Amino acid sequence: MFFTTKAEYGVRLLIELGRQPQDQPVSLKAIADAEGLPLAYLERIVALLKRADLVESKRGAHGGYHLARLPEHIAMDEVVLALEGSLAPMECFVDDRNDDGRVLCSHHDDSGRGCATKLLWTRVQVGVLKTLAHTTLAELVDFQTRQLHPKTPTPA
Amino acid sequence: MFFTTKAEYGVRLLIELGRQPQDQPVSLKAIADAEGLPLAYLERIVALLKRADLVESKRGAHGGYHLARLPEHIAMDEVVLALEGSLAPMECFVDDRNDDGRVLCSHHDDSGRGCATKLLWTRVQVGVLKTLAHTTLAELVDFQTRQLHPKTPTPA
DNA sequence: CTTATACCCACCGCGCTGGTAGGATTTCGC
DNA sequence: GCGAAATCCTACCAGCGCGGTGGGTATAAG
Repeated sequence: MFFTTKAEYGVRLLIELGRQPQDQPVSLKAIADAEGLPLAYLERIVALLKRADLVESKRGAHGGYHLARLPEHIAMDEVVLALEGSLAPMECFVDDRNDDGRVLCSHHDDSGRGCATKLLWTRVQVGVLKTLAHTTLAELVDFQTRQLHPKTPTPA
Repeated sequence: MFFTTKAEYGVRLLIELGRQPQDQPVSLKAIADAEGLPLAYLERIVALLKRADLVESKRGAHGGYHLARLPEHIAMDEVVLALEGSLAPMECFVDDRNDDGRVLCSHHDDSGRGCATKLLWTRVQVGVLKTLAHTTLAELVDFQTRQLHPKTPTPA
């Protein structure tokens, strides 16, 4: 299994926020009900998103969460990275994180012995990060909206 | 973590086989010693590779394993699939395997609710499979050989 | 002051991963 | 034929991370 439910639930949470008007906050309870997810667990997940400056919160009654930016400017690499902690394809890839979320193999002084697989895992990791980076939240919101109301056929 | 050590050890095992002359079998003991891996665990891993027709075995004294094909004709998608069982990015992707190793989301009748993430995970999965399919064992063997003997600089 | 919410932390069962143990079976060299 | 070297098979086990729960505090609206 690639990703845990943290990523799944977190992305669904963001989609839910993206479908709402941005001016007033949405409570976690509302999201949990709408998506059928456990509220207490969502709390911990949304905390990750907040720490990564992807959502903002308003406390107290009638409080809740809203996106920190427009859905068009939220790319999935940032989201998944925030939720999963890192995207290391293998144990030996230690969290020596670069600017683009890439993570490196710690066996660099092994003279290659024992880590010739490095080439393979690195290729996979970079591929995944690219795929994620090219998918925005706006796209996913749009995708779901079209699935629920299939009136307007996909415009290319 | 993307992949488990099964994939790591399995690929290293195949690389080790690819570095040897193909005419006589190599014992697991030799591979375990060369790579510093637990022999008993390797046994279970090589069984997966054999079941997938990636290696062939010869029993008895002076027996061992050898590749079932040339390294150029062993692509990593087949290898990782054999070792990890499947490449589902998320729980809901059930093992309804296609010819190309793709796996589908089981939430197809959810009217989209709860699985708008399907688009995202499918993109990632297809990307990973493509990356793996485009990497052959021969490439990895070559990579390791060049790391150990950096005389011949990379041609191109 | 009450209520609705965000926020925080400690706990817990389960399954899977990585690894071990022991034995059965096949084949080569002598 | 005997023993050694190897594949093969099955059961077992500890540790850990995931998914989930509970309880409690702080904050803001009415």
